[in-house]
Amino acid sequence: MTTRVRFAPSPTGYLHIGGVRTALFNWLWARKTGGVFVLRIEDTDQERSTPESRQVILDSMEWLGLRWDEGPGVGGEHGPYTQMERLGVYKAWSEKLIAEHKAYRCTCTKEELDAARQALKAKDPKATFKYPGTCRDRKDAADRPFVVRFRAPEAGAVTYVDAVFGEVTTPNSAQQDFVLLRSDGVPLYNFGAVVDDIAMGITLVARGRDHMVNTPPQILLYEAFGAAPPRFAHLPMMLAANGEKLSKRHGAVSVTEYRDQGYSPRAVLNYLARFGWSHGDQEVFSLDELVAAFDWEHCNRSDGKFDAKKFLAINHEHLKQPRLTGDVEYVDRVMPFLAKRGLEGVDRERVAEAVPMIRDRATTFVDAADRLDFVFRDPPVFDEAAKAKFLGEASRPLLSDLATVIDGVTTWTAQSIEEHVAAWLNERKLAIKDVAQPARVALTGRTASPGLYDVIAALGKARATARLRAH
RNA sequence: GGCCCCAUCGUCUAGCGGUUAGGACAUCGGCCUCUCACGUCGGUAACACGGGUUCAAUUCCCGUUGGGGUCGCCA
Repeated sequence: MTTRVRFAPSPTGYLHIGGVRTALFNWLWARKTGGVFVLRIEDTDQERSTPESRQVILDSMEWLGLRWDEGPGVGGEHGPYTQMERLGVYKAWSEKLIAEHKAYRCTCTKEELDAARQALKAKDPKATFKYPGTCRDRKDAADRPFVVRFRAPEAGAVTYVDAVFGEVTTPNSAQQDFVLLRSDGVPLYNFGAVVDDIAMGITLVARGRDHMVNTPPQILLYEAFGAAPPRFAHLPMMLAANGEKLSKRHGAVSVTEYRDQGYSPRAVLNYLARFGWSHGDQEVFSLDELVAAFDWEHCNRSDGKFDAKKFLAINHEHLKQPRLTGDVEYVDRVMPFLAKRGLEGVDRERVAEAVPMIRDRATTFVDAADRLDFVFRDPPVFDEAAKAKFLGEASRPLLSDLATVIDGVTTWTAQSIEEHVAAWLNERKLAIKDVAQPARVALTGRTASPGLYDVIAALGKARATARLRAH
């Protein structure tokens, strides 16, 4: 049987980094097993769902390279893949359950229930309100609005074997007659998810541990439908550094933010994959390596804390290694960030030539654009403090002479430039230390830059000498 | 509180009865060096606690403590 997994976000905001991890683990399992990755939009919360959010999620998935085999845009045999377009399905399935007395219509109003819940909480704030089953055996035809409730068993227990956590048993006494369909016919999470997972032939459900509590009632639904439950795999939670639930107030949490900060999509996936999963001592993975190595056995069970520094370090590693970020891709990704700084229409070839000198240094593509800036901007942006310290009367003759030496270089390579400069230094009894910093500031505007000869080579003879003579 | 889950360096983790408890990030120091990086060498740093089981527990079992999830006509 082919593996069929799904990622089912609700379009109520941006794509959260924790959601990406869920999507990734599902995607990896699909790719690894030659299975199918389904994307399903769970937009049944009409209060919060928006088309914009749906688009952001789709775009984020595209950017990450997590392509779906079935779902919005690509279609598939089990569509539609948006829940609000499947209301007829839920209605039919709920009626089947009602006909079999496995579910029933409940005319209790939200107000009544809320009042009862409030009253209970007033007495004991930690008490659990359970629907008392008022409408369980109501015989009169409901002409009032109703919700459909599941007739939950009161005895027994649900046991399943989680791919990550192992055997989990929950007594049915912890369940209650939960709502399947709202009075407006829109399904609630547990019902919509189970109906769709059955209809779409999902064989494994991987999701965050916060959903673990939904698994027993969902399994009860599978049983009510006479369907075999899929495998379940729950992932430990990714918390903020302080142990709180990871949210916007802890820093960047949406995919688009990381994209805009110049992260490599594969570095994002790499960091996320290694969060809660391991493969011996390996920290850095290409996408192919991830697919090949991924398994549920090495998924961790304990929650973890998001580490922005390690994330950055992984990204840095991906930017350094050509095997992880090819030269062409590197240029493709850094160009937009150069444009964002006003350096539009710079020559691709020149960017490609300059990238090698900053590859080891740049931690993000934003950082790379910053380090490349001086190559394309005339004059470069000057650090005033550096200018005051290194440029002036004292350095003028030296830089002027250096410009002359560089004018004499015939073979325009960093190595040849270095040889000419070295000969001049030797002749003048000077040390490179004496000229490097003034020259660096004149050429790049800063005290920190790639190697001096690489800088000169990247600028070209005319611009390098002009910059040296400008001070 | 009910139900469920978890527990190795600051952080992410390896470990699946016998290890000097390993790696990565972070951090501290050395080397390299025209600056900044990169690279490289090394240091500090962990099995929550208490009982069992066993010749032997970080590893298996129980408990304690501590964390987390969830208790909606949200997902």
